[in-house]
Amino acid sequence: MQNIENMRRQLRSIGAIYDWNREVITCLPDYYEWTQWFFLKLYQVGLAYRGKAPVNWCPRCQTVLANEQVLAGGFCERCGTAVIRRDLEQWFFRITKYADELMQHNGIDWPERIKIMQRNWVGKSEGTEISFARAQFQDMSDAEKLSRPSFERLHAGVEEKEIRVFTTRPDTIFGVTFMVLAPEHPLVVKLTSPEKKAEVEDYIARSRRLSEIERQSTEREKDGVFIGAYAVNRLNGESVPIWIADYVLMSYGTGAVMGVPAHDERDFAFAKKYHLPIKVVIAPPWWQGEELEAAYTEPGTMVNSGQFNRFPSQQGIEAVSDFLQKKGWGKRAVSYRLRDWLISRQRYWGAPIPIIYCPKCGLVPVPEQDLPVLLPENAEFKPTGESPLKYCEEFVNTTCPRCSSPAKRETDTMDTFMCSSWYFLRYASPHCDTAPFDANKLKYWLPIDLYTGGAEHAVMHLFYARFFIKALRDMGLVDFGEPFSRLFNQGVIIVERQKMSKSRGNVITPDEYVSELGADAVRAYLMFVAPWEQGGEWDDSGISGISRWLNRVWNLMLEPYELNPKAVEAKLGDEKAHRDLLRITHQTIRKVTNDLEKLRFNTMIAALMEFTNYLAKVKEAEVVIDSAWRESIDTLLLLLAPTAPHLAEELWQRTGHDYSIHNQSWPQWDEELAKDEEITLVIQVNGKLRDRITVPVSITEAEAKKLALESQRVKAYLEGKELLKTIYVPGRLVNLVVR
RNA sequence: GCCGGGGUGGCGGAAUUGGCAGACGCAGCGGACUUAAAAUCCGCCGGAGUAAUCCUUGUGGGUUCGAGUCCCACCCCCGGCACCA
Repeated sequence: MQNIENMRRQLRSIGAIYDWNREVITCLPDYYEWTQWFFLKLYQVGLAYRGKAPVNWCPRCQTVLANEQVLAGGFCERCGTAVIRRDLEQWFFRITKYADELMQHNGIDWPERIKIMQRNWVGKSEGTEISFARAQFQDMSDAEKLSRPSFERLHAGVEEKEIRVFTTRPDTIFGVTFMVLAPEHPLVVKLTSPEKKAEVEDYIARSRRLSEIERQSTEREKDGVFIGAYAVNRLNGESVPIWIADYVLMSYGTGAVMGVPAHDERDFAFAKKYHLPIKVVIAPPWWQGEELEAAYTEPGTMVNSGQFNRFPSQQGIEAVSDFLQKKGWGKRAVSYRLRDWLISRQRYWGAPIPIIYCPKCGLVPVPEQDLPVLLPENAEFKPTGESPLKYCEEFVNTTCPRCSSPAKRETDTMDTFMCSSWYFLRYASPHCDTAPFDANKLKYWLPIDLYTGGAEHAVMHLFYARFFIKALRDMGLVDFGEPFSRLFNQGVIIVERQKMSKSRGNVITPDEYVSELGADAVRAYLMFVAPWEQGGEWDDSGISGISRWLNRVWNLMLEPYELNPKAVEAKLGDEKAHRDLLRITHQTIRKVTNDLEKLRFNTMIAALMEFTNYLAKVKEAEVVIDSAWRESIDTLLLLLAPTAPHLAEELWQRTGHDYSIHNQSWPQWDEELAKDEEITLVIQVNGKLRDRITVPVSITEAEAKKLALESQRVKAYLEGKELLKTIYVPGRLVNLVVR
């Protein structure tokens, strides 16, 4: 709560404007009650389920983590400790049900790279699932084969008569010379021959001991063990040995692959190591029948493939799949890299999962009217490796809502990303106490027009929130499927080669800068140093420039403007000064408005600085009448208000206006007034700049060319040359091509 | 390895998307004011050259009247994914 207070103070100190009435605090019961309510809704429609799976466990945080929260190389997102794999019974959200939709970003304006990251994270690949017969079951009838359950059922009721693999390259099936199962594959135990049993068990034990980082390292040499059994490639009747190897992942596809060493790099390395045959079935364009030095993974022409010889790979993939499908030996299938979202946490912080375990009724959801399930105040934090809730008797012990017999509460809490998956809905009606949100208010406010946040949330918060909203939409709770219509990533500030962040403790607080130079200077400097989406190394050396600029603005407005009487006499007939001032004012409004909409704050401020410098010259010249002057400085203040709200407000009042500048409407520009009267026309000879001339915008092509040829500087370059061509770009240049 | 995004003065960065490279600012240099300093103001500020002029957007090629911008090859930096069959 102190953190929150400190953040509030800092946000206020830099002049950030929020409607504090709408503040929500996700760790308080009046919020997490509704997080739990959503959990129950997801449970009701089967999107929340409890299951046993190998999960990521952080030994330091003493909790499990979702895949998205494990950093590259297998480190905990919060504390950086290497995670390990554990088989645990945990709660999941069925995010995979939305895999296809999460890859689409229809009708939303998001940075391309975020969309790509999300698509890659889902990792859809279309291929074919192929059944290999076990050697002694190859006589199975077609009818029997067709009735086989698909691979979802494979893991539950182990089938011994076949081995299913997933491949994106069915065109290489005649090149299969071995099979590889993941060590955890349920068939391994059943298939292993008695004489290989010890060796196989030893290998399984060894791969279990490996940390996830070691196991997933691509550097490591692939190894494996022959299990003493064979599988039959139904297309050519060949028997191939079955191996286990930990480069095959149980969690992807069917947990088994066909080994095609000639056309897969991993299989190639494996075959070389264990002297397994390498059979070329896709001919590279240059191929003369020689042995391959490395796996050929590109498309080619099918050879040694029976009836499919001479098919190009692409066609072969289709033809082989069709054939397998017709025979009942396989079917087209889609695999995703994405796994279900593991939401259980063994931390105290987080909303308790509202589930009760009753010895009679089994798993019972907490009835809605009993929410919230409160976190106990008196939980003890012990280094036991288990949630503190587990030892909190008064929390754990309860009665079954159905049969009233003594029962136990679930002690896992929810991933905090669950809280952040819907907080923006709560903003629409933050005090609603009968529902998570008021549906009418939601209609008005949502979806969010512009969401800014860091790119590091691409496959975490931003991904979860999209899933969450889609699930709510399908339950009829909201009428839109995308939470954030436009997404903008602000850059990350780097300090001492590390990202500035709370967890790294290298945060440079705005406080000292604010007290020294003022909030406006700090804000403006952050906007000015770099493109907003870029971030960069923190460097305060340029902040003085901003400070000086704001001081110039101050002096410009407060030192009285006086029209020089002599200048009036001499120049009042000179309307040009006024037209110029008006034009530049309107050009500045246009530039600042457009930049602001695109969140290009750095160039917006550059434009404001240029305008300030120009106004200083105007003031020096003392030739424009007072009303024109006033109008221009008012415009500058209005344009400056979002950047330097305090200064703009102060000057607004000191220049005789009423409170508040922040309630004024944004200045509009007039395209006519913003039009240039004169332009600089560039004159090139053979594409090289030779002269510039100032001409009226209305100049015709003929006039421009005439002026170009008359230029003294240009004439020297045309001497004795033949003019071949003249290029005229209106408003830009004349290019004389000579030889 | 694969997929993104980049490489522009001493520095942060501009450049209407193929048309004046270096806007705006920092740092630096020179000057004014001042007893002096700070602050402020004025001027200069990519490189070479006395100059005219030439060179210059990671490197090398190409397309074009014209390339920082488009195409091909390569080098380097950052981010993401990584035994995903």
